[in-house]
Amino acid sequence: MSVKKIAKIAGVSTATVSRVLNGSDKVRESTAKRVMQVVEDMNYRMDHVARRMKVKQTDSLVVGLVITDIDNPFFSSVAKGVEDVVSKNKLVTMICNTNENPEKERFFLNAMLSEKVSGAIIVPTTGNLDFFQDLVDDGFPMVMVDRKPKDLKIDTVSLNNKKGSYEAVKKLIDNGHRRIGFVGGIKGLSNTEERLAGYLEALKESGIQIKDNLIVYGDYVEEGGREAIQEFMSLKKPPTAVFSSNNLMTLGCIKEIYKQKLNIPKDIAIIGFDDSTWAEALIPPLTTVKQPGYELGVNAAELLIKRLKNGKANSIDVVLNPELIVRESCGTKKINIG
Amino acid sequence: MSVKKIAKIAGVSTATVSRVLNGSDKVRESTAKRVMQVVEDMNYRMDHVARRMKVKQTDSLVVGLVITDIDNPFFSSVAKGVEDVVSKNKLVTMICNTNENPEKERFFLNAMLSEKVSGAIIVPTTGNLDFFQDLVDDGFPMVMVDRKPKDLKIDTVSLNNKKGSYEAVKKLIDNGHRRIGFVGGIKGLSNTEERLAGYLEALKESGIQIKDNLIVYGDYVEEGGREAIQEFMSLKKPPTAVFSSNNLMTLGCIKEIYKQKLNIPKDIAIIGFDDSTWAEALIPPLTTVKQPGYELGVNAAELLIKRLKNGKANSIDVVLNPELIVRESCGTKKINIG
DNA sequence: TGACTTAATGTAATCGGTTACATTAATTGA
DNA sequence: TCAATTAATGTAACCGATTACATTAAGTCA
Repeated sequence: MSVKKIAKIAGVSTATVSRVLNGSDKVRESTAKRVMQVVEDMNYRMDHVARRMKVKQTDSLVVGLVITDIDNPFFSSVAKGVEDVVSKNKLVTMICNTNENPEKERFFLNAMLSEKVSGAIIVPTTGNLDFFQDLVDDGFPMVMVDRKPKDLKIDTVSLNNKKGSYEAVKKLIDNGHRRIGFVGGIKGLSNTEERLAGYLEALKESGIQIKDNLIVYGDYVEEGGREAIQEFMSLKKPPTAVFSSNNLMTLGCIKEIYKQKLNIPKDIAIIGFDDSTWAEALIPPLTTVKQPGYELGVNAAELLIKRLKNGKANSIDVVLNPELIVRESCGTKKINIG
Repeated sequence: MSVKKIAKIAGVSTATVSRVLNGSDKVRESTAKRVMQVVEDMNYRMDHVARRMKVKQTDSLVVGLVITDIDNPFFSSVAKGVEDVVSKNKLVTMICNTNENPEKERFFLNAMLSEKVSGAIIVPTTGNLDFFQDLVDDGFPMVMVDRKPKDLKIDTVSLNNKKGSYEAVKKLIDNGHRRIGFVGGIKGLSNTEERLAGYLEALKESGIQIKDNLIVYGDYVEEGGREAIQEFMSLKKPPTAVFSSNNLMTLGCIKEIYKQKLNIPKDIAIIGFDDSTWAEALIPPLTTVKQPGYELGVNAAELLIKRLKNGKANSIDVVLNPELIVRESCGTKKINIG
């Protein structure tokens, strides 16, 4: 069914049909009704794709969202936040999953551009930063979320990661720990660096010496957490507490700790990054730095939609604050451990 | 940048540019190189949207995925499965989230059709079944996943829910339980009904009388699980075991059980539906019916892609089998409880 | 070399809409 | 009632690609 056919059946011109469909121009009441009747009868559905060819100012209905791991609850809550805002604006979200692979990321972005999405929200890998900057400079609306690559003039929505990890580590120190292991994510990502920075600052502030063998990277995956604990426990002086910088690695840590028959928090205290719905169902309930994933998504989507409407302007950085949710896995205050 | 401009700059016709771009027809080596050079220099990116207007047999790069709760790990693993297969086929996935709202569902489907997605995978609500059938009859490729509405001639990929819940309940019975609470999902959905059926069959088979007050519906949300436990515990003869038919409700159950200072499995045994990455980190580790969410997604996507290539054929139902992952939350064999 | 075949390229219609401009119908006013 | 004005509708070009068909250039062979 096309406008042409509708026009023929209704006995009017394509222009009239188009006018009726868009409701803008003046059409006689009776004509409009007749056309609408045909539209209904024929079950006509407009081809937005064709429409957009002509109407350039009308953007596509689609907003892109590129994330790195849809299966990670943190990102799925980001996605939900984005989706809620986007659909509230009568748009739809096209989600792609990169698995931290820059090539997939680039492929997806190109596909989205080919498909003429109106803008994109992206959790960037480290691989395509120049490409992104070019796109934005070309006028493609884009917002980065969770990660904040340096030296880019692109809107970002991120968390104050340093503050989050600082507070977590501070808490452990306050509870008497002085050998604290740090399980980092993917090297080179802003959030990894920032979380490390918070850890270092907390230690430094308390005059605790930084030991390289207490700093381990687990690539943000569960297995990485397991390995980190194995590594820590094989030290002659293992840490008495661990700060793990994302939820999957934390889960890996906990499982490994159980496996080694160690007690939380007596043998080893733990604080994780990312609060999850199951964190309080663990025994002992897990102390976490709560990242407002949903809000990150909401903010990113709102920023993007603002950009879609207002076009260019200087780039903006939105920084949300984390919250330390204290539960029992980090132990309680005491003096002189280990 | 358009084909026209490229043609002008390269000093050839649009037809030649198109031929070079598509690599199909014969173009002189030297001409092709010259055109490609301009394409590179000008940073030209083809407008697939325009292309599709003409090339009808070439489907869009986009496959739609409509799920009901992107934030539920089960669905996000389904999404991941779909996404992996789709992107392996050099396509992209457009995900929409309905929150179980049929109106949003319909809106999204229409948007996808307008955007000319090549087909869709959907976790259907109960609200738009006729609409779906119409679409499929009109030749729109569609696969339903997780839920299997009756009387539709549409491909489905689902779980043998009845078997899953039968085995879980059977396990509880084998362990000596005779008062077993059932926490159901959303009434009217096929999976809810099937899970109930498995529960009923297991009881019947063991000659256990079915009690209506041990059957409660929690709408697949965490709060529903909490309320179910509250309701059960307020009975004069509370159940000694609970089977909860999805992960969120299970989490709610567990939290409420802890809150009431009850012991799992001594005071109350529990088996959940959906295995989650955190299930084995709970204490005691949670016995679950493992739904292969990822595989459901993979199968759905493969089925859809087959449809995209081969067109119409009789509809197919793929049924995957669940697996009971026995951990400690369901207790162990003993005789004559309660 | 020139007639004929084949390879390379160009021209213009087309997909399904929108819209500037042209045209026709209805309304107004004296 | 009829010219002038305005409202309603129609005609045709256009968006950015593809492609059937037409045309021109390059080979081939006697």
